[in-house]
Amino acid sequence: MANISDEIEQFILSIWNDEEELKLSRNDLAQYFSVAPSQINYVLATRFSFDKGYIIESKRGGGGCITLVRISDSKDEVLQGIVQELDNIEALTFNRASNFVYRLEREGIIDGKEGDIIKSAISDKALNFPAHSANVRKNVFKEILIGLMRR
Amino acid sequence: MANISDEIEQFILSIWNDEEELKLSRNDLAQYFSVAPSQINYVLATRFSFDKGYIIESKRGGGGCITLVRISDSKDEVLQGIVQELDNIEALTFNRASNFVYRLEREGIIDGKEGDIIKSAISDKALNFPAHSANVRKNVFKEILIGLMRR
DNA sequence: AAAACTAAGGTCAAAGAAAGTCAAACTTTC
DNA sequence: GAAAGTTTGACTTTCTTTGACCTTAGTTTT
Repeated sequence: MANISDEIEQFILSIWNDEEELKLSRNDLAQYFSVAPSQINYVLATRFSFDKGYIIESKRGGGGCITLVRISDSKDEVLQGIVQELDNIEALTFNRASNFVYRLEREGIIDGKEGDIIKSAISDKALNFPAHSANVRKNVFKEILIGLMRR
Repeated sequence: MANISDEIEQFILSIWNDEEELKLSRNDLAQYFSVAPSQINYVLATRFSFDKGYIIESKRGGGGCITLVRISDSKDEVLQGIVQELDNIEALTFNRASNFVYRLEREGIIDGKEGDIIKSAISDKALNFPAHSANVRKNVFKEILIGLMRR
């Protein structure tokens, strides 16, 4: 473990107890390890990526900070499965998306109202740029799923 | 919550019971938190905006004060009001959309999970076409609202 | 009654305090 | 020696805080 990125990763893991979330100060961390602040971004991007089971949120400005969230894999197998599916395609039709939504409802991950919100969000009408919409739809749907993992 | 603006916001909410209105003294508040009086304006402008469902009234001079009013419209009025607002603008920033979502939550039209779904749907990340995204965002959000009217 | 004084609140721009991006340089690994 | 991974720094964006100056409304003085 010669490189600092690994050390920072270990440090973060060591101070992170069982809580779902961990709040970090990018500047403090960088100073603590005497590295450029942007190195913290590198560590987060490579060690705490979504694929590795984390969600990264942040706020800028005075009092800003970075929040790391652990995705608990137990209840999120379905969500992860669909996200993976989305990663394997370039575009997503409304029809196929609706099937996913139906499945989420059946599995009890969302209720009818939530399903309706999602279907509105990715409807052809909402994404009224025919050219790109199937692509945008994929991203919108994926972000919704990722957001749902936080709950 | 390291920044004072958030603390002031929480303080205001904590002293504001079920009344429709709350009267504040800008100077007293500023002194209580040891900040510049204009910071109170900042807190009000960012945390108690019209988009979030508040009206700010004030009176200057001797005995002057600031009055905060919670707008309490019916569900349909709130939704239609926002839709109308959307029709009047070409683009919608994530920030402004979040304020609308905040209001929908406060009025009990949606709950926290539903709010999160909406915010995911219209996040910059979801709409990852910088060029058109603010426009698409408006449409996505509008469709969600229209969908909500059906319930 | 007009003028001067005092006591509010308003505006706006600059400074400060975070975090983000991206590409170049450096290091390791294969 | 090329590819992959790491480190650094310059520049950007977002949000907050401060302060100098402005406006308005009562109150007192002349």
